Amino acid sequence: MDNGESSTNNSSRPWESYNTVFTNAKAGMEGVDKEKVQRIVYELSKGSKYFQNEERKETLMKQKIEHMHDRSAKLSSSDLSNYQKVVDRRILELEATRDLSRIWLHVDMDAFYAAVETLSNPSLGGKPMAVGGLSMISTANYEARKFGVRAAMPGFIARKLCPDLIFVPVDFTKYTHYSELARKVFRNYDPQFIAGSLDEAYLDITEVCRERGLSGGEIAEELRSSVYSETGLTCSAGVAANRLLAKVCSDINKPNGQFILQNDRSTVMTFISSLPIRKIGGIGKVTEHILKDALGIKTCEDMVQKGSLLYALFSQSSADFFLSVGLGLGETDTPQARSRKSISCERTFSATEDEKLLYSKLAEIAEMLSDDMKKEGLIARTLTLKLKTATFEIRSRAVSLKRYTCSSEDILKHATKLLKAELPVSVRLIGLRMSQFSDEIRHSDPSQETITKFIVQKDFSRQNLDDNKIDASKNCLSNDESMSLSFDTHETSYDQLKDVLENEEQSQLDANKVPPNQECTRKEERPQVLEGDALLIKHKEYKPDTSHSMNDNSSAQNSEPVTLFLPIEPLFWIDGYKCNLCGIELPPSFVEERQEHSDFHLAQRLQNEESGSSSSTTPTSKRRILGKEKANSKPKKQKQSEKDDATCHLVLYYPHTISFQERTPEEMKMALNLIPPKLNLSPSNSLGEPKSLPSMSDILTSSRARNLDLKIQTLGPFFRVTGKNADTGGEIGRAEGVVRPWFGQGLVLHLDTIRLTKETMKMDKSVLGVGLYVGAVAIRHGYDCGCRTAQLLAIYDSDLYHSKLVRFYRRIGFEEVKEVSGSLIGDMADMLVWGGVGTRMDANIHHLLLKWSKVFLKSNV
DNA sequence: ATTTGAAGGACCC
DNA sequence: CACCAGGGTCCTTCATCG
Repeated sequence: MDNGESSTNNSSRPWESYNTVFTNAKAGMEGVDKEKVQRIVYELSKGSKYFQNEERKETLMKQKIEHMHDRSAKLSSSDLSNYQKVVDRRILELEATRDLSRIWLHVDMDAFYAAVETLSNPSLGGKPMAVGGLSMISTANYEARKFGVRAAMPGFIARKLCPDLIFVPVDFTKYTHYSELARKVFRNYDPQFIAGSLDEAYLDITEVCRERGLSGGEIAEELRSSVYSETGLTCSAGVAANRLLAKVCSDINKPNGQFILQNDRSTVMTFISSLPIRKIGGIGKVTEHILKDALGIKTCEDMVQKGSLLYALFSQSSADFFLSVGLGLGETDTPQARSRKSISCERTFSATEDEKLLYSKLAEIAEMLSDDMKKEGLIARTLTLKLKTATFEIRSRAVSLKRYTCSSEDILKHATKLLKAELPVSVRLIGLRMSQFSDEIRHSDPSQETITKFIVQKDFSRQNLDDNKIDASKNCLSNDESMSLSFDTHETSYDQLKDVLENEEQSQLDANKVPPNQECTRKEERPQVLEGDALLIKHKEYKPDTSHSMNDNSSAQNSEPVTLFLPIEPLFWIDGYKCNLCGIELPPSFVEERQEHSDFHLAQRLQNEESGSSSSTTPTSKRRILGKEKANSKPKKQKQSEKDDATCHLVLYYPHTISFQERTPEEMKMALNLIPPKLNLSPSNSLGEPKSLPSMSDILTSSRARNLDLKIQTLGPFFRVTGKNADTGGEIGRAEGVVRPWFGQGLVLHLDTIRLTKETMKMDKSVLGVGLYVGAVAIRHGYDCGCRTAQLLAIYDSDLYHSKLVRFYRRIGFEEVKEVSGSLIGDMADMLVWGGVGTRMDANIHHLLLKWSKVFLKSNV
């Protein structure tokens, strides 16, 4: 709040309090009549919508500063001393990472765009000139800067400041060309240099310096003159131990100069001590003000002095950043080349409320964006609409699509929906952005057939496969193709099935949709689709789970499910009530108890089998160490649950129970033909492991060989798998569950019950055999629904039984996720859903199927 | 408890 | 006369749940 003198005479000289970016002294601004500039900028700005918005932002910032100030004032001295301990520890840790062995050079072309324009039109030389339009200037040459003209200044203001200013439109192809020339030079010094933008780069010149026995300064000189001779353009350079410092240094003797900061801790600290924080990349106007006005931090050195405040008031990562700045630390390694994360297109126009006009603008932008994506060969699944209202308020609205796309139709369709929801509104800018690119396309490795490519080729019968760039018009996945529901062709890909599903949904939407250029008459809102069927439709894009690729080897190796499920001495009840294995007596009416008992033997068997092989995966060891050091004292308590039938609760959530729809194995098979036969979803297909997963028909065929009659029924998201004795028709096992979205994981297969009836005992196959088949059908069903994960609850009944059960499921391929103990509030939901306490366990469906593939594929024979 | 998506901002050139 | 871009990245916060 120490605004000092300027705030006192606000009324007489109001422009002084109007802080624009142009006020900041940057290179080339020496000798500028700053007050005059500021006054002109103010005069031209005041009262405008833009200005009002700036004022609004200003007050917001003031509030933020005040809030921060208050918070800092409230800190007790014991708080501060605690945070000081954190700071001290952090300083030691950060200091330990200090690496003074590298020499980084930051090059920055001088007034790049302007310089290039002058190069291609020498008559511009010596005259004030700006690249950009009347609305916005990208770069001004140094002659123009003398007038106070600078980048990011609107053209009309610049013209006021410098009436003779020459405007040159931007021409990126030209700049790209010269940029490339300069980069060729950079490559000679560091083949892996990091391109910051067209006009700047970071070079690790450690090796060159060493090899040629030259200092950083000498290399910088040479590089700059080399750039000049290759391009005719001047540049400035900064040399320092890390990139952050190098960047600061390159600005010091701009233009056409350089500054070298010795790789020596005390030199660095001296340099940093007086450095205004604003010079640091990443600290902009807002942060500067907050730090300065609320905390009194002006120089980088202050960051260390007031470290405890920083850690008390900012997030860990921010505080870490600030502190490391204060210590003069920065990145010293060369990171992996980063690929772009989004692509966007936006246009400003005179604000309008005209919906028809807005829709047509939107269509243009969608088209442009689509074209750009096609040029780049990108497909993405998150679409963000950006609006700037007439009052300069920025809004963004995003949707994640079910499929990757780059087609303008898809983009426009969804963008229109987003825009429609905002109307009526007066808008001056519309932008569209696509993000969440498909990995398959992005790190496209021509030698590897990726799923996306597969689909792309399949859908549109491509010819030039070796073309790395995806040709737009044909290759892009479109949701709009009118697909018929023909299941007759084997060519139909799984994704096309989803197309069909989506189109069903889409056509519903379309019924509600009002064509952009028509009067909006139909106002009825789309009903929230929460019914089960919608859940099935709304599954995510289907792609290999790369995040688990690590597990693949292990799961492939220790997959001997065959032995696991081979019948060993089956359990049965002597005389109907006595266990043949241990002699315990349980009357036939004790169904549950008998079930548990047989499970017990099962688990025991497994334990014996397992005794040799140690389980290689310890789920908890994968935990990432997070900053939070909350001791999760989770009482692993029992508390017998009131064994509710979980299904009842679920029915409460989905009350539209009518009747189960029967799906015969034949129908299942038919659906399965939709899956491309060769499509291998395994992330590690390099290994010579089974190439295909057991299909539903594999499982069914295999089960029939075992005299098992399997059936799956579905009702919306619910499913029930029943296994019957093919001869007697008696039910011997069933699995029930639901396919539903789970937070952050798309759809999951929720396995509710797996129950084997006493009929099982009379079969000559082991309990496990039946259980496996019933389970496999359920898992496969989940797979077909697009689930990636299966979840179940290993019910807690008794210590012994529970641990065996957990071990059993783990052996199959499930991993413990959490304990549902009933002692935490959060467990209520789980208990309701699962109907008890126990251990929640998850499994990757793909891995399960992969693991089981041998069993079913073999027994097919 | 963990992860994700959405919205909004700050910042850079 | 009025007129303040467009392409990105990264961060934080919040919601959420059957």
